[in-house]
Amino acid sequence: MDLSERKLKILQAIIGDFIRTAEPMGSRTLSKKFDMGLSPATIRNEMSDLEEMGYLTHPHTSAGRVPSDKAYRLYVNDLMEKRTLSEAEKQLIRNKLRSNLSELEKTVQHAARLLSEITMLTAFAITPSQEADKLKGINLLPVDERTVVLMIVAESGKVSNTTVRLKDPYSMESLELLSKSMTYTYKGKALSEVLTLDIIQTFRTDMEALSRLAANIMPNFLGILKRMLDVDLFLDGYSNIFSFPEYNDIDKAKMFLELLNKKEALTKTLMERDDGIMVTIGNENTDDRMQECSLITATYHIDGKLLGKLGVIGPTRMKYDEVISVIEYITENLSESFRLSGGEEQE
Amino acid sequence: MDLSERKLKILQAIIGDFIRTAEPMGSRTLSKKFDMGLSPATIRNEMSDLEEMGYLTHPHTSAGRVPSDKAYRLYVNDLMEKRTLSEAEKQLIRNKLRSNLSELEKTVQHAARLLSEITMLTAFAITPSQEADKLKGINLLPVDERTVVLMIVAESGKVSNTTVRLKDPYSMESLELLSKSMTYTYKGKALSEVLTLDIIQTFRTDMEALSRLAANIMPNFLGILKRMLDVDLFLDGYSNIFSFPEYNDIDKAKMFLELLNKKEALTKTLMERDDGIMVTIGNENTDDRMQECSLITATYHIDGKLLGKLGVIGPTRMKYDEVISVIEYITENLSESFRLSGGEEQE
DNA sequence: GTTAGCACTCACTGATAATGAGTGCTAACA
DNA sequence: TGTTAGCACTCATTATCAGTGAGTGCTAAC
Repeated sequence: MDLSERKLKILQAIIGDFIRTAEPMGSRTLSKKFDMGLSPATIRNEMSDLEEMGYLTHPHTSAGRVPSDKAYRLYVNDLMEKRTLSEAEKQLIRNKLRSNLSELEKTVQHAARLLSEITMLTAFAITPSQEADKLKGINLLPVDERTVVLMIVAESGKVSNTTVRLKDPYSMESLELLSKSMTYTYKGKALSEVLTLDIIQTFRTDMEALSRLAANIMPNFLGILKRMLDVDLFLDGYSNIFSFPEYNDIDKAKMFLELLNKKEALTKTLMERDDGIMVTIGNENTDDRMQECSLITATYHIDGKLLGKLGVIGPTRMKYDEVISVIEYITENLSESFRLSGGEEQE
Repeated sequence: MDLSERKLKILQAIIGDFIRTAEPMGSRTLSKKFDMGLSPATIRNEMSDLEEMGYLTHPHTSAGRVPSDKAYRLYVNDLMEKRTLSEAEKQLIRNKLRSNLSELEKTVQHAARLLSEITMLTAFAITPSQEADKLKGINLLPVDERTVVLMIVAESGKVSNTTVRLKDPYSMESLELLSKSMTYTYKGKALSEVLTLDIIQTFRTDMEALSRLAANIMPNFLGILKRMLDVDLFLDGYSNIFSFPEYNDIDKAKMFLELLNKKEALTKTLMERDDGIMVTIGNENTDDRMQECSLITATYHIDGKLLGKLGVIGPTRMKYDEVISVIEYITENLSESFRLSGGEEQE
């Protein structure tokens, strides 16, 4: 059976109304609310067809019809009109993202918060995986006689550092020498690669003073590398789900929040997603616990290379058009701000 | 009226039982469960006295008695026996805190997570306020011809940096000169103080090349200072509250989670708390929305100076003895790891 | 001072009935 | 042949009501 013009109209009406009200719609209500010159009985027949085709369900015999995941998919792909954001909304997004450029993590965290505030959903963001990033330089800077700062610069421009307190005092010469020889040894190697190396093997020196210093520094060096490889996950707007009647059931709310609490699993799920805007609806999600949720994610870029993800999670009944527009605009802006990163355009 | 030995015993029984089961206790049950050679009627009389004194309440006429906030306070101050952690628990805490020393934020975040996992409550931690911290040095390091790293070292040992991409190429000399003169100008000043200065006024130079470079750097400099002054708040274990029957009411759960979502307010509340272990029970909290919660916080130290806070929030009915022990042990260990910070004792 | 007895309270449970929005089916209509 | 009106039926929801049981408060006896 084909989706006639009329069927599409009816389906669209049901989906649109359900997204707003969360109430199953009956034939009578539909015929009154959307004046399309058809009697409830006719609509009933059409609805019955639509149900047979898998676009509608009803929770029980005497309830109205509710869109299925398949219907949402159709809606997202074909029926939905793309929302354009108002100038005020755009302004808001631009301002909030501009104001805090200096550090990747903070900016991404802010983006997640912003997204959750605008969409009223639970939002999350992950920083890019730095797997492929390579070491560019290793600096050791004197702070005081027993303290040095170890700073690692990656090719992507990411800089990480830690303060190291040493057991013994050091000389400026050995410090300089160590940083030079570390750079020499590890420059151009991928961060992940260095971590797998046996440091003692790859980095050895005959000078006693130097090797003592190195013994102090090396654990920190590895620690930083590990940290740089970490993908950070930021979540915001937990309590937003309570504004959805589908989560008035305490057990569902609990399940949802527990899902969000499994940060490792969530990070993994996000990292595996396709690039660009990706929408998965209800049963399209592989995770069991997400069968009643929709997930919308998008990709942002850093210097056109490294990819991070940003998105929302909510009930399958969500305002796909609005949410998608907002996510799109935010990721665009986020990529944009990272392009002129370092803040040269800050006021 | 005075609290006789017998009254104390009864009260303790009720509190102890209620903390475990969340069920109001009746006189009959108490007399059966805790064999203290008294009939229900006698206990009833004692309970009635205790209620008059404000230690017990009734949810309704025909329900058992429930401890009041005042009772919990008495319990925490006098009745409760301090739990000592098992060696296994201690081991767990030590290991988890040891493994990730390199960065303040991450360590604190881990501590919050650990605390929530052990106590099964919602835990939070804030990094110390750096208000009083002073600038020690400002370094500018060349990365490539248009990129430099701006690094700020504070007296506390905290190091922060950002990558700056410049509009124009720079010379090594001007870079060095700028970093020296910035250090000269701002060294010894409090971070917060520098932020209030009119940078253009305090930092001026006659050299054209230098002032152009400075114009690029300064906004980043201020950005970093701002960030260093930020107090980070980490929260963990949101969904733990669902294991408490008192939050089976969806509205209460919502309220609670919304309270946690107000991060600024929460940070402020935490920062204002006294040092050391501090327990506020129910109506002892000033915040309206926390009248049914208890808050336990403790202070950790960084190098014996800067103070951060760590704690849990949960229903007034909580296992004060256990929670307090855990918090104590974690803050102790946290302070400890920051004392030998930099990781020289890492394996 | 302690206890037994008794009337009373009140949340909770389960059964029953009324309500109403909705469906499916059939037969009549254009 | 597509559309519509009519009607019986379904079922979640709500209200009502009685029964149950854990608990209290009070009084009088021990």
